[in-house]
Amino acid sequence: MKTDVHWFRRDLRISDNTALHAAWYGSDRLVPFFCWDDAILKAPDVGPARVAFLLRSLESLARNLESLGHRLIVRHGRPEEELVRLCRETGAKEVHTNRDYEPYARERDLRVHTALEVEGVLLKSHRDSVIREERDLLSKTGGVYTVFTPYSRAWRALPVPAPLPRIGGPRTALPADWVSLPLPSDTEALGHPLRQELFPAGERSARQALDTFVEHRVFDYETARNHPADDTGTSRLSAHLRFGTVNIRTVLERLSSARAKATTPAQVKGADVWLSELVWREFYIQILANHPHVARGAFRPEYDALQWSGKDAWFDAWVAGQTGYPIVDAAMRCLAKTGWMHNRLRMIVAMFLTKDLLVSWQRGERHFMRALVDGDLAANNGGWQWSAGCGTDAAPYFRIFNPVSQGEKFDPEGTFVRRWVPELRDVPADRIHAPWESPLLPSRSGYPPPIVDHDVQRRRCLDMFQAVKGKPKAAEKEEETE
DNA sequence: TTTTGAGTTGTTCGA
DNA sequence: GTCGAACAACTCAAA
Repeated sequence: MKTDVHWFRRDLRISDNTALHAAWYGSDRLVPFFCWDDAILKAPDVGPARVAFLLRSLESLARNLESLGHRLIVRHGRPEEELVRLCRETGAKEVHTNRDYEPYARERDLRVHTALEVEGVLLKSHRDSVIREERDLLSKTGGVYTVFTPYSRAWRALPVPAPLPRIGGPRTALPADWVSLPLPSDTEALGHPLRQELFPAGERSARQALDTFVEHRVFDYETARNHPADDTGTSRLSAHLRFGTVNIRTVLERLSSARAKATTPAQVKGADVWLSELVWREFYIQILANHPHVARGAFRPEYDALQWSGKDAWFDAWVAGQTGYPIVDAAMRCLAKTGWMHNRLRMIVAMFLTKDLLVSWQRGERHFMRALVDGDLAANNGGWQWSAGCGTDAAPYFRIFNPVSQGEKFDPEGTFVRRWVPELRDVPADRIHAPWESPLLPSRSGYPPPIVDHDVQRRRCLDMFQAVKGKPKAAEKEEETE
């Protein structure tokens, strides 16, 4: 009897799962395995929203496996040690897993591969979480793409594989006495009992979010996606794609059948714009895989020399949603409360932190990773570097969002602001994004005046960038690295 | 090899 | 109020 292990990591689902599929049909007995790596809770960039989402998704995964007559085996410890132990116990000679492209994951998988090899066990990794891996698309000169538009053209020129069929059928059950440890409780993992589910987790929620979006909303995505007050204007699939509670193949198949039903050019456009967002996801995964230094610094190293002069108190006010700029504060309070933020708002608050408050994009990046339920190194880092103007294909440094006009443009009625900044409840729409100009705002409302002046800070920001441009950096750089 | 065209998401200024 | 230009040149991708 051949026994295979499937090692779950960022693929917490039973449907359309490449490695699980391979293990299921390649063996007589399957051991579904998850390693609760203690590093998860100790990692500085992991926060409660993501831990909660992970726990809920694992519970859902365990239930779904039970419906297939299977049991998720959970162990706690270092993956290279636990997998060796598990393979000895079960007699497994193959471990299947889906590839993860982050620097930490690559290192870990190399350690696991080596440890298993000593035992005579093969670690087989599969492509699953992306359609195109980091060397799949190369420009005519043989290099990897660093500009989105040509990357996107190349991406779209190739076919997209269909989802895998459901797994099923009779299987040899696992012995009941094989140890599976309980997952940490909410109190252990989060330091407090979870009062409410912030973001619906698990495979079924992912499927519901996908269905709702492609059936009802993708057609007006092009405009709806820019309005944060519209709760269903975006897909809300980010955390599901991060943890693999849905596969990108499944998403693209549903998108493609929705697009086929479009009846107006605007509807086709909506579907295409959303596809473009999914291609952006793979673009940044590819950038991180090919240029891992972005995790530590600017994609263009000359921008590591920027002199960020923002005050700590400004950063604290940004985190707390107390900057005096309503659209920024509403967005930051929403993030703190729900673990999620609308994409348009991510750009606005990122621009504001870097270019108005003159605080390093890396501090914002770290805060987002801790706060976001969908915090993903590749996408988050790419987004922050884009906003700061130091990344691939970045916004020109002089493109600085005006927090007032952005608010007026994308939250014209102030609906979103009022939802999260109740102090401004009674300010009329035409003043809500610049309430300091409103005679109607009583000073005792408690809402702070702006902590900085946008026009002043904008000029300081341009000066800051001016200072690093055109200067020879070689001498400075050598000093820094020593 | 050289040349050419283009580049997510904007804002401000002055006519 | 509306419109076009400037912002600042630089790098990438493709022919």
